Amino acid sequence: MQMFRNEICKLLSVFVPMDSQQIMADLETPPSAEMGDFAFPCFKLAKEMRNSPAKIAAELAERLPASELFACIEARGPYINFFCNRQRLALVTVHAVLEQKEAYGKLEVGQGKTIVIDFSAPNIAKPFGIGHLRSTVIGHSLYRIYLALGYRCVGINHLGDWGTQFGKLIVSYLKWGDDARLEEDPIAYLYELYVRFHREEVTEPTLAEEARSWFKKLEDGDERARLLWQRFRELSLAEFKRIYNILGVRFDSYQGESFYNELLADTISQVEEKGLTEISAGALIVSLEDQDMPPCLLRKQDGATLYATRDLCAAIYRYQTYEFEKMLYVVGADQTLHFQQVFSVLKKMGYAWAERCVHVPFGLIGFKEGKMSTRQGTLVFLEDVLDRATELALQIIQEKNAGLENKADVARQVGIGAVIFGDLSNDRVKNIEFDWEKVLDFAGETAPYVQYAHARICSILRKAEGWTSRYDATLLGTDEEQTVVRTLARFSDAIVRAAEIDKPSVIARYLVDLAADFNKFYHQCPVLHAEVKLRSARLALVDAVRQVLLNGLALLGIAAPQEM
RNA sequence: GCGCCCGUAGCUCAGUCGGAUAGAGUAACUGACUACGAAUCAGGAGGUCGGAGGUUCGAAUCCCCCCGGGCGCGCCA
Repeated sequence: MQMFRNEICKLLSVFVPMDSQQIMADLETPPSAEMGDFAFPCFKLAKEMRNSPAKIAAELAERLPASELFACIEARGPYINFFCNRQRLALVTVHAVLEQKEAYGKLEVGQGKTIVIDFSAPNIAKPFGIGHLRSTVIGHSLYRIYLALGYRCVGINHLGDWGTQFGKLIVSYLKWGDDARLEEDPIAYLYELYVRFHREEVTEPTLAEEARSWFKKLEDGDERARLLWQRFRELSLAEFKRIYNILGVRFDSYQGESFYNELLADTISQVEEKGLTEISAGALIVSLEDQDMPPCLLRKQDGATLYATRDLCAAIYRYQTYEFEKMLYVVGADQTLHFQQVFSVLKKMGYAWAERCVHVPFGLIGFKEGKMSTRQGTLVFLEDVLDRATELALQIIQEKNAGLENKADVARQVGIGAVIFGDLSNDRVKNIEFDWEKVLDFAGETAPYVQYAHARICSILRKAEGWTSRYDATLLGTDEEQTVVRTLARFSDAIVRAAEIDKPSVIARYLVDLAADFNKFYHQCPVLHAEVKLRSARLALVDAVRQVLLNGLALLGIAAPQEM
């Protein structure tokens, strides 16, 4: 595709008072295929060339020399429309996919640069709820997307393994704890204790005070507190890793909040030395009044640190360690202000790289029946969602493909794929209402739709052995074939765009488009029963689609079963 | 009260740093399996882009105001 764009720039730059970068930027994709593959709008030229855009377009189209890459260059209203030479486009694209295989679509724009991605970050002692899925799945996908662009990626799971909640947990455990139950199902049990704490806190206000003091003890290194904390942490982490395994998610670092304990004092004194702090009502704060923001709290009255302190410290540590080009925080939109504050303090401290820290927010998950609350115990467990989706997938396989061998594995891939895709396919900034029916709907714009297209292709390829030897992609001339080719050629564009705006949904949309294009082709054009030469060409096209669906799903962290 | 985000077809959502006739899915209806997998495809129907101004050759997109919803606003994370 880039090859065609470059050619347009070369052609136009001779006649147009713009440099090739500007031309490239203005170049757009027309709304429909009848208007060609690229369009160059002439509005901006109108003033300078003292003529109407339509006339300029007409004149330019007339004067542009013929190019073998384009079958036709013509003016339509204020646009110059470029129609790619179909044979060339098919040839170049199909070849590139089949040649590069899993590397197709990848670029090297990020060579030598590092992206740090902070995502998932569940709280120890709280179950992995459906709410954590968003951060996990978006972060993981961005990781794969940046990797595909050649960046070095560092995925950090900033575990919520420190903070006042541990005071609460310790109090609960000392009062009501049962060792056997803790071993048996640590997360569920810790969660139960956590919920109970908040229930009893209402009638027993001293509990909150006790919890605060236990957290303070923990920070001061009290051995008993320390041991309990460590146990809670280990048990929880093992459970999280089990779930990450199911989701296919990995991290390069599990350095959570507690990791920064020893560094906090140094961070605070750094901020103090720069004269940014003041004492307000007994707490140590950085005023952000000049930015019209509430102050950033670094230390409470009782001397204990806060979330912001640890985030500040972590950012500094990470820059020293990784010298990132960019650091992404994949955290809910409800924490927007928090990150603005942290970034502002970093800036005030004189760290220029604060500009490279980006909060990647996402909307919250709501429920029809009121709100979900960890404290009240009305959480939807991620694992229940995954299990039910898998179950439904298995049921459908039972109906449609009873002879399938590894049903259980495929059902997992399809069910979990559906859940992940459901979360990634829409713009992340929007709130979503959790709805079992939607989660378990496998028709239309879903992962199973994309996976199904992939499985179908695999089925065709299984039935056609030995075709790879020779094919002539220039035979792919029908509209259906061309549409598929065009979409294949656009894959890199989708990856670049997804990274530009940090939205995996771009890839998800692209995959639905590609699968839809393939399905139309599939219903319109016979592959195996086509005339020999055409058959080879179509098999090559279909194999290219298979490859790109596979590559694209991988960017989302979704499996592509060969049968389903 | 102040700040941030969202508002597009009955429902769920796309809409490429302002561009050509605003597109999908879903639900309902009609049609296609003795053609490579019907988790699919084809078809019609469905819209004052929340409302009113403004900038521009041109606005769903940018600016201002209003309405509706979500979130946040010093010792939670």
